[in-house]
Amino acid sequence: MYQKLMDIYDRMYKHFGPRHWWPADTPFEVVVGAILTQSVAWRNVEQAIKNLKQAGLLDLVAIAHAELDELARLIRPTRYYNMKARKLQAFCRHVLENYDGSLERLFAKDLWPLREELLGIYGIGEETADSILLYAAEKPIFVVDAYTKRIFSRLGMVDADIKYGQLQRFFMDHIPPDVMLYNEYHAQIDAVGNNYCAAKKPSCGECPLRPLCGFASAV
DNA sequence: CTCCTGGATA
DNA sequence: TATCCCGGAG
Repeated sequence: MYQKLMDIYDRMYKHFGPRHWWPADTPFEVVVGAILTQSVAWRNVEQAIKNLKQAGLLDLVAIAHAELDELARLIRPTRYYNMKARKLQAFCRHVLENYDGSLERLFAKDLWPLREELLGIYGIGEETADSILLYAAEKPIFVVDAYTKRIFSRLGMVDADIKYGQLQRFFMDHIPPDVMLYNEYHAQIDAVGNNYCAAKKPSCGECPLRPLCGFASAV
């Protein structure tokens, strides 16, 4: 299975090249982006982060003490801005109160205890937690998302209604825990999902995984 | 399951 | 106008 998963990886990488994920200047910016991108296109997140930066609010302590209305106004492009303002503040206050505002101290924890702690913070579910763990804390955990499930179920490798944890275990059982590899693998999956493997009208003709995909053959 | 509730694209 | 986008809480 390792060979097959790496064959898929190689085909994607040759097609798209390096994706340079996560697009952020600092680990804290990764966290902010991970929360803001929930169910929203990344281009909307870029505008919101720009707004926060200009307002001097792309900062853990500043967000912890900010007014929710002001936060919401700045992140408006990311939709669900009232909920996300609460989520950003919940994370920042957690780190401020328990780690003296230091992300490094939070990230010093071991992978799985840290994951459980992140999941306990309001607004952080499995995908957001794993994105923070891999792309900000640089822990070797495989990030799974809707694209991953759709692509690998269409490839015929997993069940269409597989749960998040099961799909994550599928990858981590077969691919050695390497931060750089997990980083690039998920980024490549996103590129396939974003450009070709759409839910309704997939563009199978140009997909680098077409030769391996039973779904593409049927389209 | 519903709610949350912007912006680019075609 | 319809659709989709790097989900999570209640």
